[in-house]
Amino acid sequence: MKALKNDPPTCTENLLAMRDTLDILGGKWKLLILHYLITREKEVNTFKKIQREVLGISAKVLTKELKDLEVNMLVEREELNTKPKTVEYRITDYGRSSKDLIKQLVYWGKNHRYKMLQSK
Amino acid sequence: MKALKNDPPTCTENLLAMRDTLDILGGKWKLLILHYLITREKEVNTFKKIQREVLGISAKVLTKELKDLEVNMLVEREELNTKPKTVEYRITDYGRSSKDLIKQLVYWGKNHRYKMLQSK
DNA sequence: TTAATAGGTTTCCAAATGGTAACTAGTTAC
DNA sequence: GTAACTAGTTACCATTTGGAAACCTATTAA
Repeated sequence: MKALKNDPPTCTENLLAMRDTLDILGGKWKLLILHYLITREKEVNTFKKIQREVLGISAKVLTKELKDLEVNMLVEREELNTKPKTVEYRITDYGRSSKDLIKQLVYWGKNHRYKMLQSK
Repeated sequence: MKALKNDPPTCTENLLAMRDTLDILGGKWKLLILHYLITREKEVNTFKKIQREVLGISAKVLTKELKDLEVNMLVEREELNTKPKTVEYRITDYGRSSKDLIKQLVYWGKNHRYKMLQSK
């Protein structure tokens, strides 16, 4: 018996992979934060700066999201020797691997808006 | 004053586009259902069939997700003339536009698993 | 001494999400 | 008549998620 192109095992494997991605990058904020850190790579992005510029995020949620991203090696945290103490968050090489995904999300969203305008 | 490549307005626009995408396709089930309907395009996918094969989804949640997908024109619903009545759900042309996004999600998830195995 | 800034933590609360199980309605097979 | 199948709906409940506001520690400036 030869496996078909999209037989159940492959399909399940794909579904599990998608679930992994959604678990790690899903939710309201993570991809927005990654997008922010990627586009502002050349700046020093401190906790307060991120909180000010990723509109609407609270300190509590930002703390949690950054910790999650750090655990998954998508973001690096460094305490700087400043007074008052500041902490810099940087995208990692690995974090940059989400670029294509983010590009697709942005593209799809813009296209969807366009599509919805047309279909009225 | 010339705009930079990733100036704040563009950045916000991208963020909003991403939010739109996540609103429509985000959550635990929608992309899994779309993936299922895309890979099984040549079969007749009824409510019960989908419920059996998208593992773990309940009738209540499946009903809601399919309705949402229908409203956004990603899925088509058709009541067939069978006894007992069956209902077929099909991916639309527009629904197929999520293919690249899904591909990225699958790819990223598989890559992530590989990466995590390596870094131990 | 008081206020302000940075980077959080903690508490309390509300809404969204999702799950189980029971139930409905129409139809058919036994 | 009774059970089974399809396609849901409904009620109830638990978990997750996220938000607001107060609080904490350290440091500096007025």
